[in-house]
Amino acid sequence: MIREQIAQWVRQAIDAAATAQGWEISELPAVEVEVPRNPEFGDYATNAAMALTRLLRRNPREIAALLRAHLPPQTEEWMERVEIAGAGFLNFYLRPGWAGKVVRHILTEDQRYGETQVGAGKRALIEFVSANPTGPLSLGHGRNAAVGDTLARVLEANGYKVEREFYINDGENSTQIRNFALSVWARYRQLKGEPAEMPEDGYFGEYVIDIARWIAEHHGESLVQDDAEATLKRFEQVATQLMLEMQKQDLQDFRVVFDRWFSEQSLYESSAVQKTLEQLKANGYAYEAEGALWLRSTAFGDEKDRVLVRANGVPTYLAADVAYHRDKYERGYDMMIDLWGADHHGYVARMKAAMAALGYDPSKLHILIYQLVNLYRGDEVVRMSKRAGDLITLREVMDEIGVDALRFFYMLRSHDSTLDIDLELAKEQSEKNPVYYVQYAHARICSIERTAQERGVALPPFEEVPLEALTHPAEVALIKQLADLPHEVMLAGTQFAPHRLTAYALDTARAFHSFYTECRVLGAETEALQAARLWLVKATRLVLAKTLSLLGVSAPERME
RNA sequence: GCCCCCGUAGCUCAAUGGAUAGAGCAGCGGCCUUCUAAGCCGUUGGUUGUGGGUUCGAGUCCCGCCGGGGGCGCCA
Repeated sequence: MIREQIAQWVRQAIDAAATAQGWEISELPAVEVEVPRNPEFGDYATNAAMALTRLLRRNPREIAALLRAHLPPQTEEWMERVEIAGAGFLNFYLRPGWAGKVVRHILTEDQRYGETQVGAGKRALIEFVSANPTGPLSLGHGRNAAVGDTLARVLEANGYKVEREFYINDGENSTQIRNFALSVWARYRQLKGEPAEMPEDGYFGEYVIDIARWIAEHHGESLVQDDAEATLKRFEQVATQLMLEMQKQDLQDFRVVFDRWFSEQSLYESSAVQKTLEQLKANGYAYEAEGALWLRSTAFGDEKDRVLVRANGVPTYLAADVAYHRDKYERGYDMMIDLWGADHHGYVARMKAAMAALGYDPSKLHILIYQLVNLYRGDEVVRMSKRAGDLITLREVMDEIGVDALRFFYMLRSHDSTLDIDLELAKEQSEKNPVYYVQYAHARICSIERTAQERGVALPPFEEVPLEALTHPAEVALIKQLADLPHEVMLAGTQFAPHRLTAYALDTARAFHSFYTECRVLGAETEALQAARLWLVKATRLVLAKTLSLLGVSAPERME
């Protein structure tokens, strides 16, 4: 919050100085306020003067001096002094007592503390997971779910109205769905002792046999028709429905709830696919060649043109997906996000090209690519089963290490880095395990508050408590950390970097543990200090609980 | 061959183009009569893969190499 305040003052100073000096600033440079590595350089610093050098062609230190002279008067309420240093930094030195103001602000905001307004009044759509209904969700889908849901929560905290959507790949002419249905049917017949061959590109996972068995138990022979195609259709419907229900359950248990389940098949039934293809033709970006219908995606930078309708007349996945995204654009969101696995990255250019071909602004569509997840047990890689197709499922890992640990581990790295998860570490109850480290800080706070209550410690309202008494270095360091939450939430949202929150949570927990060791809360030197620290502890709890809730991780009141 | 991600301490990773590149783990040495030791404090550890370039300033941006991973279908 202080950061944003300073940034605002600096922007005002730039305006004021520009008016006084007759500067013409076409585009205001982004004002960056940072905490200098070296405390000698103040509590906060900005490079605004340096950023203006290129524009104004003047010595940055001169600019810095002018900016300092034009800082609004309120600055003095917070700042002891503002210095010009180095190449043209403005260094801000806070007045003693600022820390108390921060704590008071947090307590006033209460559970809303950390939220921002950067997305206020805007609607965002995030489409994620969108797995094929041909099997259980994998460990990779779990990463998608964790990143997508956390990003959704973060965007909500930034004021966006967010909708979470799952695109069901249930197109009935999908090759993969057909192979899946053929596989289930083959397994079913094998269970009956009939000779049946699995298809070449079939699904050989163990779970397919489970599905066949389930069908035998629940439907008996009732799905088998005289006509083979009709039988296949019945198996397809039952099996994909079963997988979809399983995926929904897994996601729900993983604390991911979607607002909408969008069916690919519905795009055919509403003739949205047809209309989309016609519009592409009308716009001159779809043409026939070699018996197929092609998207002229090269017109928008793609490497080659892409097939929309195969020579056999069946539309490709792309055709439906373009129709789907057209539907999204027509719904009028301010921002749309897709979260795709690394194996789909080649698809980005053609989707953006398709949107441009339809006349939409491709920059509203943000396609995030996440990288692979490797699973370890200690030093050993957990391999997939020898039987092709048996992936490690989200369910298995979630059941083994728990939702809290798994969600936290998923968010430990940027989505565009490959991620290693060590099951042993995730289950370990020690300082090595980052989840427990953070949760323990929260539990410790709750323990202090419980003890205070048991002992009947009187705690006046925070308005009446001298929070300015919080001046111990450990207290100040903690408060500075707490002050950063809104900034972190903003960055996590605007940079699509929700993993920043785990780092922030760890830093906050560290600052608290350090404070805990150095400063006694109950039984502090004076009653006033004890009260101030109790309020600081509460502010810390609010911040940790908020951060964890954005991550979808629980904040336990005790860990014993 | 083309595209994407990655390359920073022994290991796993941070660092919106800013000041002396930081954490955790591992290693070493300390701290529990007290509100939870699932904690804290100290300490060792670096030619940011490599060669150029851009500029007041590059781990960060651009180009070329090297290495690791992934992807390049009228599959999804």
